[in-house]
Amino acid sequence: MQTQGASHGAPLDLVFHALSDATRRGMVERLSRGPASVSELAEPFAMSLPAVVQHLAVLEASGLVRSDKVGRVRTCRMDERALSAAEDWINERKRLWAGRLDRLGEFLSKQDAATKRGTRKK
Amino acid sequence: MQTQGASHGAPLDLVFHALSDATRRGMVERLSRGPASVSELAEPFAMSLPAVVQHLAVLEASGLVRSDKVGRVRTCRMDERALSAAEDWINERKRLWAGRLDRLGEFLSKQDAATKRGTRKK
DNA sequence: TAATTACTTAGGTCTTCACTTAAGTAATGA
DNA sequence: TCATTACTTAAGTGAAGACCTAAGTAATTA
Repeated sequence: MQTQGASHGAPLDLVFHALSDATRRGMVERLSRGPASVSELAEPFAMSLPAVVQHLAVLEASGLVRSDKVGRVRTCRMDERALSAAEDWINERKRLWAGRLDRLGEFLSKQDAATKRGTRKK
Repeated sequence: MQTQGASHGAPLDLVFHALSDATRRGMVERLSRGPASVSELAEPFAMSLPAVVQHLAVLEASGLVRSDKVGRVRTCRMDERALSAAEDWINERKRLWAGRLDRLGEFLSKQDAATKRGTRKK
């Protein structure tokens, strides 16, 4: 239906959805300072461990975070590529928006004409 | 609890949530090329008009889009500031992630020690 | 003035989300 | 070996999302 253009697997839907929750953004903030275990990640939040692990699953599904387990400890780290994919999409929109001025004059004359018809009835 | 830092009212939750849906991103793509009416915005999607208007409401709540009505036509336009707020947050995480190397050596020695204990039992 | 157009409003449904508690299980430490 | 620690799994709940149809309303056009 629509072009997706995800750079390497994780669609933008998942990345933006992952970032739409403050808890998950908090986790990304923490991980952007360096890797952490699940318990370390959970510590700042007043929430059950399973809840934190569910957030983590969302982050992993989006590609923002990866993790592996050594012994009984799962260590999580950020993968900045998913973040870049989101940023790239945003930048492309801003770039097009910056070029929109080409069409602004055209739009304004339409608006003006419409307004005139609306207020003065020709 | 967490610092929000939204530039002018719309929290990042709303911006990222708005961008997490392909239909809404499609609308933003369209609007980044210039303003459009509700019907113009709805045209590419196989969806009822009310559904489109609900997506629009989400976009407006996030600050990504503004609209005003002249006569019976509502014209929508993008507000790039909300997009910049999202981009800023992403950039800050990437910046910190880039600086994380300071802590990498430290982390690796911990990992190494843990692995040794795990596989060889001291 | 009557039809058409461009939305709006008001329900309703089915799914996904963000949690919870209660049990697990598998590694470690004493 | 036995308790602890560090998660995991399972099941459930209440709220939010993403649609829909049907029925307005207000502005234009014929």
